[in-house]
Amino acid sequence: MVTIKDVAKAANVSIATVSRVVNDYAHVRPAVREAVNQAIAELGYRPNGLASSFRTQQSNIVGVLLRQQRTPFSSALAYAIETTMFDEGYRVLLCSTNGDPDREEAYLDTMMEMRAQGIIIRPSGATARTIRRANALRERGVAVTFVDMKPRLASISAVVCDNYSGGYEGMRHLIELGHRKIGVVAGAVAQRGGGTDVGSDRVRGIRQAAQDLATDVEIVFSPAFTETSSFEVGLECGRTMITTEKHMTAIFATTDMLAIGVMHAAHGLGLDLPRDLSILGYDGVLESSVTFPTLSTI
Amino acid sequence: MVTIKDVAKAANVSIATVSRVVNDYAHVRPAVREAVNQAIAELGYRPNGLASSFRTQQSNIVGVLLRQQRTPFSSALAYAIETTMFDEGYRVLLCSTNGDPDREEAYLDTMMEMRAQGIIIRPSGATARTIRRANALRERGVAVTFVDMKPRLASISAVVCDNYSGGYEGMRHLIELGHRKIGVVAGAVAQRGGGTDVGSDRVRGIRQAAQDLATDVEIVFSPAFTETSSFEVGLECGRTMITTEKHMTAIFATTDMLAIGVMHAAHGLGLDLPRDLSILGYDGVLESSVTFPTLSTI
DNA sequence: CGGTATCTTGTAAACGTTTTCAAAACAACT
DNA sequence: AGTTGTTTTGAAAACGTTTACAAGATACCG
Repeated sequence: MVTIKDVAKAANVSIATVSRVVNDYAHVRPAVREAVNQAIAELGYRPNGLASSFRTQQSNIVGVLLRQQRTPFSSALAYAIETTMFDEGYRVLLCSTNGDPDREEAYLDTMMEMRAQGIIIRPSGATARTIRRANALRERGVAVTFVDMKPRLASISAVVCDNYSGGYEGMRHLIELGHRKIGVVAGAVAQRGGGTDVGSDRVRGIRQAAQDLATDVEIVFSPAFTETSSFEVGLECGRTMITTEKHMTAIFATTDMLAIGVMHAAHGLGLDLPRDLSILGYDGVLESSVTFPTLSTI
Repeated sequence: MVTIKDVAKAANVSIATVSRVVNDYAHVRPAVREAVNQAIAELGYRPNGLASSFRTQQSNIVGVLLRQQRTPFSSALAYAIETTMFDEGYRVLLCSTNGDPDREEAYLDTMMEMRAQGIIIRPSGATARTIRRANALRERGVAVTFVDMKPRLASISAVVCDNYSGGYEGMRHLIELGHRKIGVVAGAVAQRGGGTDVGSDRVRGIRQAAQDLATDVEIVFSPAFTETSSFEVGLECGRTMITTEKHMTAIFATTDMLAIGVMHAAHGLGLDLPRDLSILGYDGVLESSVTFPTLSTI
């Protein structure tokens, strides 16, 4: 591998000068700069990033910890983070824990060892352990940000959508369309929680809207199924709701995948969508309308 | 930051000994090992990966270059690579070029600078530039592997599926189900190519099967649309085919996204799936059956 | 107890950069 | 030509590890 020394020798200058040229510092005579650049080109020199990161203590690495990677939302998120960071001069270390706490632990260790300067976490539920760990990192000078969930620890920054308003506006939309009996499919977790997670915020918005916007509106929550995937939960909840509830004209699912499950249930029971039932999803990250009919979504 | 020196001082040994403990080398007295480990725990020492990578010239980084990241196939691929590599002790640097050659260039530069030990590339089409670049890297000692496309350059390794057989078997399936007039939706590129890319291999398999397996089978290729997304291509091709071809009972789309487009077309034209038309996709990476009816796929 | 072989430890050099500091070169003045 | 101020350059130290080498400690043998 050709090093800065080789370049210095070839250009007849000191390594300090080469470094100055490479890093675009001032105080280098144009002629010298030219000579150095030529030597670099001739030798095909590429600075050793490991060495310079080591020396400057600037890894330029940010870690991204996601629980999943295979959902549309996660890949959209990963893509957005990666390209933005790259343009800012940072490299991302993408880590999918797949919900495994040990894996999460191992990934965080790795990030520490690689001296990541920042970490973006979309946590696997409200794991206290993750938050504790994240806080420890923060105290060591690593910039930590949560996405999609705000830990109670006030000093940790988080980027979250206004899920409350999303739920609220979704309901407003349905009510304005004339729906008066509306099913809500939210999955088990979200219904329980009084927490700050995505799902329960949406549900709070939905409840509030139902209360505010029309006196005669009725909302019906689906029972809590605990299937392995959102799709299956949607399928089961949808099925039960459609068969047991009368006069329900719309279903609001708090996730697109849930909504797709509901759609399948409706199709399976012979309903004609959207004539017999309106379905509203949430997230808007599905590949251009893979469903039929196209899914309306918040 | 606490360094190896601090640990050495705290445990009353030399830094060499600490290094031996950290790296699990032999020839350390159990008592000493114990003392060092205790010091490590007390001080919260984490070895500086930048420093050791630098020293050993082992970055333990592999770069992954993908053209997209937001398609189901890409995210499945990225996820598989990432977890496998992590378990083998490597970290992945994920890079989505989004088809932009400049971005690709910049990412490859970055990988070089970080001294990636291996690079996995799913190329953006048959870009000669990418292949040339990859070969240059290979000559510098970086392990380079292509995924999903085999460059003609024999010495570069590649991991590809047997798309020819996939196409062949897909046709066998349809023919065995009794279909005799089968539409093929393959997108513009694949139809032209005599190349080695994924799409044209599938088409070759399809043609061969039609020829081999039944004397009375007829295949109809869709015209070449050049829309922005696979979905739209599928939609347009499906629409044209369904309205112009008589007695066609099945459509084989060489991609799941194409198939979904075809499905929409069919639904839109009032067909009852799968009674009026069978649709077969290819890839099998969609989230658990988001379509209705569930898409059969290779 | 001396000699030898084996195990354990420490010293110091190296990896490729960046950066401080001081010296050298140059320019602009008297 | 001498003085001063500014720009350009190089020598050398530092970053935190790993590792070759040598030396010190211990075990084993007669």
